[in-house]
Formats: sequence, C-alpha cells, structure tokens
Amino acid sequence: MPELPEAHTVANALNLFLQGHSFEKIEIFIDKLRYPLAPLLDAGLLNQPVLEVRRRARYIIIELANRRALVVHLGMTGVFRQSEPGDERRKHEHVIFHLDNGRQLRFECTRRFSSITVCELDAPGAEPECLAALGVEPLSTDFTAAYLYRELHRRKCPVKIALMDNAVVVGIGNIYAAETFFKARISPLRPAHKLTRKECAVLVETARGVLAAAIEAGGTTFSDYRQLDGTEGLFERELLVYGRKGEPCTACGTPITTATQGGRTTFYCPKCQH
DNA sequence: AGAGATACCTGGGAGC
DNA sequence: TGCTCCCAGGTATCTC
Repeated sequence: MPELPEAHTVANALNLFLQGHSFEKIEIFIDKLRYPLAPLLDAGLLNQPVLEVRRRARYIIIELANRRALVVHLGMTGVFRQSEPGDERRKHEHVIFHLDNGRQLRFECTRRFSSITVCELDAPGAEPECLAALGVEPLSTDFTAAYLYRELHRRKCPVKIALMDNAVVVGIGNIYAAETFFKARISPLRPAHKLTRKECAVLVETARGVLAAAIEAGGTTFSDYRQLDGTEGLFERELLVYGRKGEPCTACGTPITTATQGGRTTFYCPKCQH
C-alpha cells in the first residue's frame, strides 16, 4: 500500500514516461473514485505537454504547459501502468490516458480510495492550492527536532497519532510509523506532549532513515503496489514489527503486541519501546 | 477548538 | 461448498 516512498517512486517513473508528451484523449470508465472523474474530460488537459511530474506528500502532481495540473493520490490500491493500444482492460482499470506517442497510461484502483483531481497552478512549479494545508516534508530541512517538539508539545493525543497527522508532517503512514517507533525504541502509546526534546530528535532522525531506506528499496510491496514496469518494491522483507503480531521481537525476543489507535492497528514491542 | 468516530471500497481470509 | 463477518488502509467529514 502506497506511502510516501511509493508516491516518490511512482512520481519519478511517471516523470520519465510523460515528460514532454501530451494527452490526446482521456477515457474514464467509472463515475468517481474518491471524487467525481468527469471534470477530467472538460479541464483543458488535452494536447498540453507535460512539463514535470513531482510529488508533495503522498500526492503526485502532473503539471501541464498551460498550468493545469493533475493531482493524484494513490489511496491504498492506486496503480499506474504503461500499456499499449489493444491491451485488454483489466477489471479495475478506471482511467486510460492516451499519449501523443501512441502509448497509454492506465490507472487502476481496486478499492477506489484514490483520487484524481484537476487544479490550476498560480505559477509554473507552484504548489497546488488544494495541498496548502499540508505539514512539512519529512525528508526536508524543515523537519527538525525543534519543530517536532513544538508540534508534539501542544498535543495530548498519542504520539503515533500526532506523527501520522498530515498537518504536522506528511507521508508517514501506519507501516512506517510502526517501524519508526520500533527503531527509535519509543512507545507509540505515549502522550505526544510528554516526549522530550532528545526523543523528538531521535524520532526525526529515525523517521528520515526509515523513509530514505524505503525509497532506496523502491517502496514497500504488499499485494497491490507495483512500479510502472510491474516490478515489486523490496522493502517489505525488511519490516521489523509491522504485521508481526506474536512473533518475537528482533531485539529482545518478546512477542510483538498490538494496540488500536485511531481505528488502526499499532504493532510494537512492549519491552523495548518506552 | 481539539479530539475521536465514521464513511468510503473491495478482496481475502477466518469461521461456521 | 458457500455463506457471513471482519480487516486492511488515508483522508474527508461528521459529532461531541
């Protein structure tokens, strides 16, 4: 399931595939994903060269020459696939972008948690207005121990909830949150405002390391995620706690425990993480 | 205002 | 075997 590293990997692949090319036709086969798709057909997206494909948080931004941009969120099961005309349409392929070079880009999404919207940018390279409320990028220099301490200090919720809050820092989902807290040896159940400055520094560095390693590996792969050419990411085998309920902790052997936070399952070692 | 719950959606697995 | 139930996930939106 795509988190930030997956969006990063996909954006890079899309940039290679789309840059300089334009859409000649867009076909939609479903009324809506998270939002209605009909606006894609009447938004001036055709015959405009793609300037760049980039990422902000988990959103993929496909910027066209006329300053229109497609803003795509992969949700849980969104997948882009390069196809050729005549390829049979798969069951959950909802959108087909026909390119000026005769090739196709298809968007598939089983659970329909994904979104594809159109927005107009204020200037070339600008951030879409619909993404303005997002917090800092975890791999940027804005994500510092001082910043995190400030944000956590005014929140009484569990620290895991705060770290996954997109208004604080973007792109840390359930899987990477679990790995980060395990490697940082900090309990995800702790009240956010009780973390020390030192612990915030550890969290920042650990989260960065986890995400960077995942990007390096091409993203975590579960049943749904594939890169554009169909190859799988390799990070899955490196997960230390996520999905390992009852298995021995790799550090101390204590069985990994779960808790429910914000309606999501949290995996952690009750002995190592304080 | 901040926090917690819920809807959205499908496939896969467990249990009967 | 076939049925029902539950779970997974991020985000928007609701309620308290």
